[in-house]
Amino acid sequence: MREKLGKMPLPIVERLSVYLLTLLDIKSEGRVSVSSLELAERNGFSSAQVRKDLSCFGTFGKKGTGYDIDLLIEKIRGILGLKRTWRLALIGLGNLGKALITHKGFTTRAFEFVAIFEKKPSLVGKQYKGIQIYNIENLDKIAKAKRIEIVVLTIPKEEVAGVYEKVIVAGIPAALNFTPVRLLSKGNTLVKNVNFFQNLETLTFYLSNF
Amino acid sequence: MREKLGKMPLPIVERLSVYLLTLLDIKSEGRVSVSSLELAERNGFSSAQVRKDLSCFGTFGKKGTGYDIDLLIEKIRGILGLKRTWRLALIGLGNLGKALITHKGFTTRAFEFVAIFEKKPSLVGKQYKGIQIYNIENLDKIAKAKRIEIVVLTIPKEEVAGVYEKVIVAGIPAALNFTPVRLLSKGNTLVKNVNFFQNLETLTFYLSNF
DNA sequence: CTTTGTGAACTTCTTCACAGCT
DNA sequence: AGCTGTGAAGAAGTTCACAAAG
Repeated sequence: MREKLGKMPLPIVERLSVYLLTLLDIKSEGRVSVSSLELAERNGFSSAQVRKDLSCFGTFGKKGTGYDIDLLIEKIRGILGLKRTWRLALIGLGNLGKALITHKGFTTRAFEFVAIFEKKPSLVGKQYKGIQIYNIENLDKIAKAKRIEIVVLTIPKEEVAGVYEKVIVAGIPAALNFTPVRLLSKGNTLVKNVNFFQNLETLTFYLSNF
Repeated sequence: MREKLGKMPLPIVERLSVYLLTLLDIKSEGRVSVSSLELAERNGFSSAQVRKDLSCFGTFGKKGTGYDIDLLIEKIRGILGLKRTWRLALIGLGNLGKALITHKGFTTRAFEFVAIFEKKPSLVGKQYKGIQIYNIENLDKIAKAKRIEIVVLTIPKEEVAGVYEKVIVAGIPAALNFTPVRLLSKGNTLVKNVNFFQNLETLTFYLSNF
């Protein structure tokens, strides 16, 4: 069993998230155990990969039987830090921001929006879906008061640099970046970039070259 | 120089997309050439990586000077298949679907929505932002008539399996999947999964383990 | 002097294959 | 017999380091 969780390779962590989704799915079918082979085939991995990934965190399986679904769900939720609710703030209440705020997935999972930041003066001081809208200039103060852990960036290209600087100064632990500007982790802020166009372009690359 | 574009590793293709964005950015600053080192540092890669990636597709640089920005932009656009417009269809006109349809990035890039499919009978036959809304039952017929190349899936969990089956039967070349159900490429359809929660969960994993 | 392009070295990730438990 | 956990082997991806070119 591998140590040093903080240095765990990203591919393994990403697959853990996939396993969790699959386990919840299988559980909803009323099943109680599952083999590494099934977990693998449902997701296009190899069974050895599934076993090796899980073995990084402990020995959860039973030889001859496979993995107890409830147990494994709880273990993975623990590993991924999903046994508590995470406090998010949306920065940028455009169409995408609104879609994310109203997305059911956040609430049914372990994520809760506790604040919205928006530049447009007419929105500041109001609420959207019951969440208070603040001026981005107060990010530092509000982040501390509201104990914001992750900011979700859905602002236009032009505003990204300035806003990211404020996020770093505020010392917010993490950012999920939906803008088309790629950000690098800096200071104490861990960044994850989500780029639709990059995804589309990998598709057009492979479509073009077959 | 490496051959077999269709077998090019995904990480390289993804970085190409990043280089393109960076080049457009640098170009907008009025510059005409750039070194592999700068391209690397702006994105958190190594300069050797940049050079090796680009060398898979040809020799575009000038020793001592670096890369001509305009030339490299055109080369990468060519490699990624972005010299023409791609015909997209949205399946599922919920909040996320609407946000994507109105997202400026699609039109300013090489992507165009030519159809919308929606289950809700009250919407079928109408238009949204000038794009015709169709019944999903007609996917096969409309896909052919409209020459749809990529479908963007923004439907609820429950509908994914059924809709994906129709996409495969229609032989649509690619799907960008925003649903929480992971899909595997099948038939002639290439799938790219986009999962916000997976991204959030990688953040919570690292936040939890430091 | 600067910077590319690229084999060789290295590191990381994945699969193989099998001992060992149920 | 069925399936896990894992060391060893193999594949893939990254960096090193330097000859060659402007």
